[in-house]
Amino acid sequence: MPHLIDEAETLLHERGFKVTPQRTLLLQVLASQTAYLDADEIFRLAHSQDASISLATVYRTLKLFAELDIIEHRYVEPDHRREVFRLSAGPEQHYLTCIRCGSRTLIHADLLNRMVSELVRRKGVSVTSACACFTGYCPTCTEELRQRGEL
Amino acid sequence: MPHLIDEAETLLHERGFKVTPQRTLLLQVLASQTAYLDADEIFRLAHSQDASISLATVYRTLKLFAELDIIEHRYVEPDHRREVFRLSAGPEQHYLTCIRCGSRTLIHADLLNRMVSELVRRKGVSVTSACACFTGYCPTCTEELRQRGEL
DNA sequence: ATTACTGCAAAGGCTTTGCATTGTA
DNA sequence: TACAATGCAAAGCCTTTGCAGTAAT
Repeated sequence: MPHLIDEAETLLHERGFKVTPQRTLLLQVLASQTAYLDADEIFRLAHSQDASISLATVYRTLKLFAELDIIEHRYVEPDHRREVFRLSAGPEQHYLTCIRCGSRTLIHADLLNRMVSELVRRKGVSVTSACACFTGYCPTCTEELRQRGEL
Repeated sequence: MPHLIDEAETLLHERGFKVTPQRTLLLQVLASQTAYLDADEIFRLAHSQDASISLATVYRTLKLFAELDIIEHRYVEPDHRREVFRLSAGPEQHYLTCIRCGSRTLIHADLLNRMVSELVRRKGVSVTSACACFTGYCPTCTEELRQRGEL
């Protein structure tokens, strides 16, 4: 999505930040993926294009992008070891991680959104971001375990 | 809840683990709180009772307790910096953390449970644990910001 | 010409681990 | 008496930061 890259660069410029080759590269890397990537994955993808980029720059740039709402940053793994990032485009994605096979099942946004709406209505709060990570068994493993009577 | 402590100690014994003074102390500390505590808070509470206990033991014991389902371990802070722990008793608690005043608003379990039920029904998955951390504004801050037209 | 940005390396914060010692069963 | 559990200190992992040099505007 070159469109998102342009928008982001314009935003950087407007806010007085410089549009450096590193920032452009990181935007390209982010735009090339739809999944959430962790800092190291982003670093490696960027590094394969420009071996001089440093991990520190990746972290600093991701932090800046997050502050400017250019990217979302969340935790999706059950152990929450590392943060993951994705260009802000479309609804946030939430997953159930299978503790048997490790697969991730995408949870449709409307389920969470409905919950958030009700939360807002009932409690009078406002929600700017939601991090929901579910752990359990994916459909396949659930089915298998059920047939074996282990669930 | 001395009852829970006894149960936990029996479980340790049954599974071939030793019931040490440190483990008993940590059970007491956990039983004395209803909120989620991080490892350091637990260490400090334990340390005030027995200055010889080490942080390493706290971490090792918490890990063991979690494996035995004696405690829940989750992340509740928006930055997910540290894990928090609580005796397994009653439904998991989820919070919205206010980015203005830092307060935590408890989210009733039924809201999340309903979402999980629908998730299970729609996707055919099974859910063993859910980590939901919401970030936004608490009821008070939401109200204030609304009156100022800033929301 | 400014002043922000970068790379490097070191440090920070939380958690885990190796090892010799202690103590439960 | 065995062998698990502990305390200590060091290491691990992810992330942040100080600093001197570099480059965008």
